[in-house]
Amino acid sequence: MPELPEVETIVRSLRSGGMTGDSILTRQISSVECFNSKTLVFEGSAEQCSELLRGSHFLSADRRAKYIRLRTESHWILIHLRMSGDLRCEADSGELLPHDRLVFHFSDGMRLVFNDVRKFGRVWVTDDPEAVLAGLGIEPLSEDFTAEWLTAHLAGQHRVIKSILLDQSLIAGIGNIYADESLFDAGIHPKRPACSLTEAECEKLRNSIRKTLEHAIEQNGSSFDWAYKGGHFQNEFRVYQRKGEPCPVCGTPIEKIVVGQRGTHFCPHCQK
DNA sequence: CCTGAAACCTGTCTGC
DNA sequence: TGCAGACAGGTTTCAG
Repeated sequence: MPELPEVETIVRSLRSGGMTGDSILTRQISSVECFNSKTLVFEGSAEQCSELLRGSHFLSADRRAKYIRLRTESHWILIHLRMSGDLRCEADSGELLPHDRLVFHFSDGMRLVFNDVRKFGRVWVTDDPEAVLAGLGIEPLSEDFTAEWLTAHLAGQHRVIKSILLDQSLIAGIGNIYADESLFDAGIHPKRPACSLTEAECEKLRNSIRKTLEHAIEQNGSSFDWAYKGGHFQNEFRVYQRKGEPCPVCGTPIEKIVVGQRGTHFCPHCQK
């Protein structure tokens, strides 16, 4: 599922083209079509949105947490892929695919398509992106995310560490896969109360989170089942979706439990 | 205030 | 084989 590494990979391909399609930068929007009313978040109708953006160009593409940010001369398009969203830039000819929810048509015969099987994804068109992004926590790959920062922010937290890692208002961008993989790498049990982590464990966890995310980005993120194509990190999962398989470190069978309503994989020997 | 659980969705897997 | 039900997952919203 799209988490920080997958979103980063998609943003990079939107920006520079390659692998999954062409660059969207400098292309001019000629119209916008929306096929699912809940997908577009905009003060007005889809037709008004299309009219508003007609003639605008995509000037930049970047990422904040799991959000994709596209800037035009006058507005921001914010996209959250949630569970099953995907984007592709392609020639604006031929049939659309099942589950295509929203299309930006370009004046040069290309199009940017938002596909989303489960309809959880959202596309915001706004002139005030901070209203959507307010409340997001620190970027785990930023310079500010230090061992000291993590130690200080876990201090008063009585919730279990796995839930903390998934809390976007604290650390923004980690999802279920990378929470499990990071905790395994750090040797920390997912149900440990966050405030019980020692300073040394906080530093280890901080390093494991960065290492795991950076490695996943190098692999273009994770792909599995029918969701999200092009990544390779799923071949390097050490605990995620490996219930019953031997721990790559000690050989103990990986266990799966539920923590904060989320499936959670860990090694009962390596993660105390 | 904080925590937990339901709701939102639909394709796929599991069990009877 | 067929079908009902469980499950997955990120976030918001509601309940306790």
